[in-house]
Amino acid sequence: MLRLGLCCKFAEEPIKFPVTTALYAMKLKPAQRRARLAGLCRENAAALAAAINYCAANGIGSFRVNSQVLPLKTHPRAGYDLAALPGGPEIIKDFKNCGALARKLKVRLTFHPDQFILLSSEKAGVTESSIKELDYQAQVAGWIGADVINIHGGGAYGDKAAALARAGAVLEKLSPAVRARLALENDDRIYSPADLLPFCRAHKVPFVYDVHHHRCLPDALSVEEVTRQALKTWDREPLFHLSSPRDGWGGADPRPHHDYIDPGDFPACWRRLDATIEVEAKAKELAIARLRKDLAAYKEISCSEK
DNA sequence: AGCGGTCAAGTTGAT
DNA sequence: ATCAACTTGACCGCT
Repeated sequence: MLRLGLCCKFAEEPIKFPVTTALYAMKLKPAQRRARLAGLCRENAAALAAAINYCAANGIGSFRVNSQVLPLKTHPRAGYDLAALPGGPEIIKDFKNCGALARKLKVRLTFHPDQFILLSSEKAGVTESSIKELDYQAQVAGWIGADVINIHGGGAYGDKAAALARAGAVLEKLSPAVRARLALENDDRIYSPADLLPFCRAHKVPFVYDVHHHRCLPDALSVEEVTRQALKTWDREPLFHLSSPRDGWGGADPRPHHDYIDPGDFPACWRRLDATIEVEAKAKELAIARLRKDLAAYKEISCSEK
């Protein structure tokens, strides 16, 4: 079965994951600040439960949890330990209940730490804060049962092989909670599937295939070939990404995402996969609903042709 | 309620 | 030098 996944937020459905800024948080007195952060965490747990319910009720098979689900969790100055915030243990229970709900409703949960999270950095400080962030996301992933934490290869720093070697060394030092969930995705500027697949095979890291990025940054491999190789890197349900270019393939820059998915961008060889396809489209749940309809129509066409 | 300025973090390539 | 792109514009303080 193909599973379509929603990323982080909703276009129309009134489910919000509130955050705050570090400057504002630091302006508050400590007690106020702790209360504020705890309130935000609690609201995020409630929003996550609502998101899981919405997905299950609307045929959406997975949901990507945003990196700020515990706002400012690893910020150098505003960061905190959730268990030590007022009502913290209760909030942790709320997240564990999200995990039970997701299991019951069979909604897969994933994480995608943002661009600052780098295993290949030349700077020890960047690596250190990246690991801190990964540890935090893995902790929440444990509570809610998320099985993937997906990141990019990072920069090239003038030498991709050396950069990947640094990433490989850092991999060895990651906590089991992070290591068991970590996956690597091809990006649209630096690391193509051909760059990452050998690394993923060598280090037993699942490869998240983003076909849009691959089309923006092609290599010698075809979509079919990368699909085949990517599937083999997974010991659980594979995870792929799909989007369409905002201004079309003839536009100045194919990288920005469209509101919706052009069904022509959906690889034919993905049709019958047992996999999760995260839909990176700005119209969010509306884009998934339309894509599901379009794919069903395509299927009818291909069946009637036979 | 609406609006403008602002917001933790890295790296790259286009302009 | 600045900016946009990257999974996501949202938040805060002022009017």
